[in-house]
Amino acid sequence: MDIERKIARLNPRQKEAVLHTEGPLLILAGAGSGKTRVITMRAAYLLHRGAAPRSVLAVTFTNKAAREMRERVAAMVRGGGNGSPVISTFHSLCLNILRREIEHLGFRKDFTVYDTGEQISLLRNILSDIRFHDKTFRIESVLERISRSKNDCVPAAAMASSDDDKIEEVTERLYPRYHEALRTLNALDFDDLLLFALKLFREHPAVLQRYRERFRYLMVDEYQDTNRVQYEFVGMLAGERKNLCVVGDDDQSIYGWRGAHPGNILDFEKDFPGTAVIRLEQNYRSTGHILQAANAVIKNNEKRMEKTLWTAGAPGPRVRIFRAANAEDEARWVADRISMIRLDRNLRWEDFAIIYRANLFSRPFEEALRKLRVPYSVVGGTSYFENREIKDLAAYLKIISNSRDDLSLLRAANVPKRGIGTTALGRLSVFARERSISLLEAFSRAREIAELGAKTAGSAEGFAGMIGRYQSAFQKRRVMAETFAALVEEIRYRDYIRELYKTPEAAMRKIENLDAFISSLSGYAAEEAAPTLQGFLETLALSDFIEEKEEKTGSGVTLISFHSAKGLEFPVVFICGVEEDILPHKKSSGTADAVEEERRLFYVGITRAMKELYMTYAGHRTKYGRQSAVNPSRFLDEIPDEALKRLNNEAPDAEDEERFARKSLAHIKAMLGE
DNA sequence: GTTAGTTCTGTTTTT
DNA sequence: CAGAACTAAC
Repeated sequence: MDIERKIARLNPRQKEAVLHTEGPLLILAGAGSGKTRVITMRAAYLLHRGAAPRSVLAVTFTNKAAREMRERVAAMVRGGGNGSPVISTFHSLCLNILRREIEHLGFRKDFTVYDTGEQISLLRNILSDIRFHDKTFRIESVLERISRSKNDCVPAAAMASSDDDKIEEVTERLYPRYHEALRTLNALDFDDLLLFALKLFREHPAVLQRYRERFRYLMVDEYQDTNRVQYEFVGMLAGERKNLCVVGDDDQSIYGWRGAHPGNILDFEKDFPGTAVIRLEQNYRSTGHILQAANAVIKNNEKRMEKTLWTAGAPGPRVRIFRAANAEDEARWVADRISMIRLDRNLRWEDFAIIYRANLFSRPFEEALRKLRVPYSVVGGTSYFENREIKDLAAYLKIISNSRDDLSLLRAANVPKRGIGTTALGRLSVFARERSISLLEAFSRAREIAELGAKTAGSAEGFAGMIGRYQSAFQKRRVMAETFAALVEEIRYRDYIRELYKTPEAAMRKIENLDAFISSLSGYAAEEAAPTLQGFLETLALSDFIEEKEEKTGSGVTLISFHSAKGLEFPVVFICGVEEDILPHKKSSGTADAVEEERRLFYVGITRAMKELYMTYAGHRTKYGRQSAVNPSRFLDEIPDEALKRLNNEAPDAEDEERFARKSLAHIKAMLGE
């Protein structure tokens, strides 16, 4: 086993972190400090020292991080293998626990997990149910508030009344009903996965005890992003033993608005007396000037743990700041620059990233890059599951999997149209409610409903019958994909799509998505030891199927938001739209805390760059169809002069430009010479 | 039950 | 300006 040799090659701080195995440990891992290497090695080392693999638990936030860690640990302990440690996201860990234990909390084991879209339609249904016709608020805000209170671990009744009284008031009325509705639907939302797992631990000490005995070594990655529920959950699991190692960087906490509580990492030492604190400050990613800029910017935050990144490497070129006339000029300059640098530095398109505050800023860059025939891929935006065809078909699978899932039934029932409209659905719902039966059962007894026409009733019964047939068909797990394909065929979904989308291209895209969906089921069935429809729906709900980010950042220049860029690195980075009201965002410049989070966002962007960093801003920008003058971001003033170089159309990078010109001339000559 | 206008509103989004 | 969601008329 060469793990010891690997450990010997670490720097002193890293080594210390790997070798500290018992008791609370806080690893403050600066950007690019080899964090992943340390935690994977630490996991491997625990096994090496004789810990049973199933007693080691590492929790991450993203599937991607979990996957990466699993692979790296597996590679390290290869041959020594009697199983691997449990490496999982918070959500899937809790889901797995709940799958086994949720009956303690009065849910059935076949519960469904609702995504945001389903949450919204559920709230809409409730709203119309109680005839709440006030539309001066956005349903999303209510949802945000609900989610927030779940994440903050505050019971519905005792929510802190704050800024927006209107939303507050509506939320207070809606929350209990929403909660009830989920229960009757035998469904949980994302936040419930964590909340219920915590509830389980709190209310059932015997269950908690079992998990405490099992998981003897805990690691939590990205601890700065944990919210209150996650904090409590981890604390409970750690128990008296307190073999808890948390890894994170308070300077990269950028999810405060989603309930993350950076205080968790700041207070860790207080919460766990006797904590060993290890700072990883040596940076292996970026050149000196980039780090100088990063350090200088983040230093302006009050609430943080002092850290200074340093490198043993070269200072590299200075950070270049370009002032553009407007958004189009900015995009054009960036696109030009990318093509030039690629040639000059002999790089691949994949080595470049354009980072911006909001996804909607991608557009001008896409246009400019297209004009120069530069390949690119945009990360983020509408995700695969938000596509109508996926949601429609998932609704079918969900009602097949959980017959109490009225919400999914409601969606599937009339898509494609089969003559069961809103009125019919309303009557069916009333019938179901009067008899306290599920909506699906009401469908199968539709003929008993006097107000329903014979045709409609027949249609409803036929639908219920079909669902019943597929419920048994999906029991044959090895042929689930075939069954699914047969279902899509039976409901003539492809025809429906072709009619719905006028242009053949759009329809084509949708059909491709649909086919990909079917094959993802066969992929799941092939990979899993004991595949079930429910299991497949879970991988969907937790978006845990392989392609995600790797594919997205797969080819060409990467266009990406600050948030999605966290954890990634690129040789050349362009940070764009560095202006007041964008970064910091207008809505975040109110409080000091919010500005600090914006600054961390900027910091995350800066520290993505390995060799070269550019920042751009515009003098004018079109906002909501209106042209207006804008100011450069206050954060730019925080970068020391000796680390930067300012450019604009009148003052281009003289020496670089000249070299580029010569290079491209040579390039053209070479091409002509061929 | 479907469709074409009309109004409204604008971050970020690991699961 | 552009996309979504809602409304009013087929």
